[in-house]
Amino acid sequence: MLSRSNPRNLRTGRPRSAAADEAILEATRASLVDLGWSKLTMSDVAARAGVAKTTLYRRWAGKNELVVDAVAVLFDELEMPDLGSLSADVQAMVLQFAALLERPETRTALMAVVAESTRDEALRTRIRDSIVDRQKRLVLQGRQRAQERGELPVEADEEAASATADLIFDVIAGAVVHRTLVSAEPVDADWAGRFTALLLAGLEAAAST
Amino acid sequence: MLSRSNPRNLRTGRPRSAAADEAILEATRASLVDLGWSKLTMSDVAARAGVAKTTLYRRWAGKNELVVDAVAVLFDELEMPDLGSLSADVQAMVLQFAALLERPETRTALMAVVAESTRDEALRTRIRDSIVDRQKRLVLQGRQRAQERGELPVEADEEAASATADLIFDVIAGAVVHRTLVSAEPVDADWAGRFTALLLAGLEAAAST
DNA sequence: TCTTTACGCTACGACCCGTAGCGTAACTGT
DNA sequence: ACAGTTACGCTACGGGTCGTAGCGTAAAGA
Repeated sequence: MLSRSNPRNLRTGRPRSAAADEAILEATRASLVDLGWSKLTMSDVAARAGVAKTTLYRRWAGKNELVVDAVAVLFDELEMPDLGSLSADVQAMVLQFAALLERPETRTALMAVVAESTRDEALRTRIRDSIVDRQKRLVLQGRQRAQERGELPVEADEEAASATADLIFDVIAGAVVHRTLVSAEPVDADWAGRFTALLLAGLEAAAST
Repeated sequence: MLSRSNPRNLRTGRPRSAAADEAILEATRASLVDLGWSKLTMSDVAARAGVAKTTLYRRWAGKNELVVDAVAVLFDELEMPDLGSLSADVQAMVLQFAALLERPETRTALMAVVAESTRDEALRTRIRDSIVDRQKRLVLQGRQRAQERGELPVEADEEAASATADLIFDVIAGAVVHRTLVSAEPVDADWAGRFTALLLAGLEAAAST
């Protein structure tokens, strides 16, 4: 990290191949699609990426970390739309997030790494930094826009505002994930609309009290 | 199934040991606590239960099915309380469900089997039958009580009512699971109260339109 | 050129998987 | 009592993955 930010890289010796990095992550996603989480092996990924198995272990501690990194970049595609109203923004965000969860790579990987993280503190922070926080930022962004539009009040209590944002985040992300992966039913425009209506009605009512 | 419901069991030969069944499921839960999902092996469960490994495979197709059955019984403990108001009922339900998710067996197993189910149709229906539907029934029960109290209107459209129930279910279960396992923060009385307030405000607003 | 690090390749012990085969145990109908 | 049927425990096995060690080679900087 430090060496990369320096104008001249202080590290000596042969540098790691950036192309191999991308090839490995790409191969990991392909393997997730073809084999799914449980049947994905390090040997298979190495073979697909055209690198030696030892190279994988030099960069990632194991399957968990590798898959988190491979899937994390997909969450960069998520962007908060600006459609003029909070309702439209939330609904679009829900559909966007659902579309990401429909992809076979994320479907099979997301729940699996979360399950692993329940017994691995380091993995949990890795997921938080590279996946969860990126989603949470969208909630904060959406709230700010709504406040600028006057759709939501600016909360005075900093702590309460943060707690509310966390609550909203868990409700939105949790509902979409549960609908998609547990109930295994599609998040279409109709569902997104009804969910958004429910959520915003609750927010308005809570704000008025 | 049929043979068991008959007054005289038509099956001949040595019957399966019911004690072994319970010992195996108990051993599975113990192994989940000690080792977690990923390090749990069939050999370990067999050793803990005091049975041969082959006996496990005679009754369950593999690790996935075994763990689902072992965890499913824990969801029988969930019961819809009757505290006099919808708000109190929902809040108690949320805390009850969260307490179940705090247990190490369910923490590590639930997300894992859901992840597996994304690529296994049979496993998905097994989870639905033995876990998900048991939770969903509580939502229907809670709604009925609220309607009897006059807290919620009786919806005329059968189909819309069912869709609403599904929505509520995904919101409640999803939010609690996400808060507990992804955000990895506790579901205490405070959070349950704020969540319930948000949900019920949304429901009332939706009902009045 | 010399040093340092990354890479590919091979080989390895350890472990788990899921099954086959066999002798024994438990229960049923005659 | 006996034969028929199914469950069980045990052993053994081929096949696969894991994660690491060791070695020679490749690619960079001093």
